[in-house]
Amino acid sequence: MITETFLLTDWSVFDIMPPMDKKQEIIKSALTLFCDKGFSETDIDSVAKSAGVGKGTVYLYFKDKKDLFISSTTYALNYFNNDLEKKVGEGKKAKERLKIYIDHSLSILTSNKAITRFFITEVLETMRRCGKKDMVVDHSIFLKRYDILKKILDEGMKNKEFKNVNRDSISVMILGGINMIMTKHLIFGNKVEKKELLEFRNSVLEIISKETK
Amino acid sequence: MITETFLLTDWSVFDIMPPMDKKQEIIKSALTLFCDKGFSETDIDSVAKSAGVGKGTVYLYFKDKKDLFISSTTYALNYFNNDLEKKVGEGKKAKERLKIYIDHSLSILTSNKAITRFFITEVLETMRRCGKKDMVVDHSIFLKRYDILKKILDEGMKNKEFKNVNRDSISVMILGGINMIMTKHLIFGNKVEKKELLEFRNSVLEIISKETK
Amino acid sequence: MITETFLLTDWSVFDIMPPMDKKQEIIKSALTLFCDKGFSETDIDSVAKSAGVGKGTVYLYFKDKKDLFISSTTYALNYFNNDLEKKVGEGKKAKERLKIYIDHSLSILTSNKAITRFFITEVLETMRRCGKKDMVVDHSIFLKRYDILKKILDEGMKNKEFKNVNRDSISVMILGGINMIMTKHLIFGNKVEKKELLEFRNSVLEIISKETK
Amino acid sequence: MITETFLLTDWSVFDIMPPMDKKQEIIKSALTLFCDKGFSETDIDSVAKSAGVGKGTVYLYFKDKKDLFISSTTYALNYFNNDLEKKVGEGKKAKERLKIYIDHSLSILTSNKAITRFFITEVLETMRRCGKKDMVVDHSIFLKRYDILKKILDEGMKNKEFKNVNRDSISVMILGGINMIMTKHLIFGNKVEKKELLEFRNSVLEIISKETK
DNA sequence: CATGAATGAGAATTCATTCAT
DNA sequence: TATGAATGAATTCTCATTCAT
Repeated sequence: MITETFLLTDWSVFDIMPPMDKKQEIIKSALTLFCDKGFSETDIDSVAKSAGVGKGTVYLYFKDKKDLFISSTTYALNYFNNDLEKKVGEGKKAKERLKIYIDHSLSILTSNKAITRFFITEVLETMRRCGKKDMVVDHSIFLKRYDILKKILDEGMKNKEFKNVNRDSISVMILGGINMIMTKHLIFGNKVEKKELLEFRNSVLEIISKETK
Repeated sequence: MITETFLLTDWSVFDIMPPMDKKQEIIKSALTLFCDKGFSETDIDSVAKSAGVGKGTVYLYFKDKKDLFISSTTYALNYFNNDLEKKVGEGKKAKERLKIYIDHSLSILTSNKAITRFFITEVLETMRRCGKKDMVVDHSIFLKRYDILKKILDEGMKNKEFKNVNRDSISVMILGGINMIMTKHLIFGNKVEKKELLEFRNSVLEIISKETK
Repeated sequence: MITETFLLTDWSVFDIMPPMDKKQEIIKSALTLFCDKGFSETDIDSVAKSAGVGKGTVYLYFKDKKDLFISSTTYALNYFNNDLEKKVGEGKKAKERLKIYIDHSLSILTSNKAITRFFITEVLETMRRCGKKDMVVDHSIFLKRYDILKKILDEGMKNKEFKNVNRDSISVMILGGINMIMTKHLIFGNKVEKKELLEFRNSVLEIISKETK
Repeated sequence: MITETFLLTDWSVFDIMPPMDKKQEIIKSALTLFCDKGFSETDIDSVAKSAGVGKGTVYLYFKDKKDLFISSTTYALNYFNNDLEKKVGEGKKAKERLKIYIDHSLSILTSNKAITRFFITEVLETMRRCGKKDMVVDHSIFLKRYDILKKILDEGMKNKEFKNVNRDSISVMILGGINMIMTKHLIFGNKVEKKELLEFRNSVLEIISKETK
């Protein structure tokens, strides 16, 4: 049941988000810029301008630059996690769910470099920069993607769809593999070959699937 | 032949490097600080002081801060790659080499958080920050770790030690898994459990080894 | 007739003022904050909040921050001057009036540092800041305390209660002495010793009293 | 021995100070501007420009604006105190010394409003602003003028030049009187009448002198 | 080669004031 | 009247980079 179709979701995400109020508008602009230029090289003035508000308005909603960063990051990760969970939920069996999980995660690659980079590095920066002093970050956001994956694996093993594998190691390899593919593309900037993504996903499925030989 | 021993290399690396000349000294200091505080939050003055030279001297050897960053990063990555290659070369058979490869890579975790973070994020930052304008980075450094791994896999498959797997997908999963474990520890800052590392390595070996029993 | 009693008036003043309308409420809050933190470090938002009104409301009653400052200052000084005059009026003879004058003035010390500081410096600041451009301050407020004192001295000299002294110089010394005692306590923040205040007042009375014994 | 001459020292002080190095230059400019506009309304950029140095240079010598303020103030007060002490030392007898003390102190009035105001208010501001957190101010500077005065009084009483008075109260009155005269002139900005200064000084001498009737 | 004093462009942050409701 | 969201001018402070010695 290894298919050749690869679901590509459109992730030009920050524009999808509904522009409800000024705060949302600022978060959207902040995300775009933080993605594009990183924390240090993004200045509040640009965020404000891009959001179409005054510089002072940013400080009306966020204590300081760090706060803006954490808030944006948290917002985006929640957004993605929820999306992922919803999509995965549409799969009927574990194997299909895992397929969706991988495809959906990798589809970030088709949006733009900035978002890819954001997912890989900026999130870590969040932790470092903010885990330090006065900021508290909700670590659970970062575990969410793990949890979704582990649940699929557990289910698949119970259903005898999957081999009996070390759930933790395998999930680390799957999630890590996804990240690594993104990293590679980020670094080398070459076109994303559907073939590579397919091979990866199929390899994963092959590895854990009970050989229905 | 799945062993329970896990080779832990000491990676208090930057001090190992032989302090040959002033340039080396500056690179060493730069690495330590970039690891610790990231690019933006590291200032040239600290680097100079820590290296025991004048601020102006830094500019004698490096065009600007970016140049210092690239040079240090490149230096460190080469250093690690060479080390990894040498260590791996000591393994007799593919399976043993793969074991060494994984153990050695993960042993970075036992040195310190800063170095781990450096390996995961800073390298990507290098690309972004420097791929932009005037700087050219030698991408091959980042491929080196791949190449070493792929060579092992190819060899193992030729020797019939390993199953016939998709080499690219598997290497992405292994390297990605290693990174992911490091990332997890970086984010949650919990103690590194030898057990987890062992399980990961053994899972990998199990997956690609021919005799599943 | 040099007594050992020292009249201590309670100067937790700004709360005594009757909270008639919103404008009064704002003045009261402004005074408290200007006293406590000075002009520059007091922000309109705090004043509004502390007065229980909206920020815009402040601008309904006062042209700008300067105006608020002048108005509050003027209000407070008038308030104190009137109080002083009333109290002094209760004395029967010049010597007693002088005693009341000094005691009452010094009793500000027993209220709190902020008010003391206000009386010594902020008033001068008012002049400087406002004598500049668009604001006109009624200087007569500052002369009032002088006038009250001089009247007592004149009366005392006419009555032969006091020696024939240079009225201007003596009043400068008395008023200046009072200020200086306050200043000292402000700077060194030590407890106000009743003894010191008594000695000062008695010295003054001794100097100008006819019967030195 | 009440003379009609009044010694007027030239206090265009900040220009007298020898322009030794950049730090001195900055202190001089800072003093002039702080005097003129107060702490809050003086901005570092102006100080730098007026001192003929770059903005960054100010921060090379002073931790921050507060530090610059304290340093300048301390410098100026020491400067004045030393000058006063030297001048007073030239007087042969207590009465003459006291005369010099008063004349010299009041001669600040002949310089300019800014310096006068500085002596009266800014010093207090120093205390408030800086006695707060991280700054330590040497209170002894503020006691110096008292000490010089008290020493004169003690000496005079021992010599039987002066009556036996309450030294503390009298010194408070003298110093306070001097300040009050300055304050008055500061507020009303009228011309300084030599007559007034003379009367004040002579009144003081009269009060404490043994009637050599 | 080495140095570190000097610089000023640039960034974060504050807050008086306005104005639509 | 009363409000408080929105604003941007103004200010403090940092730090990469230069250059005279």
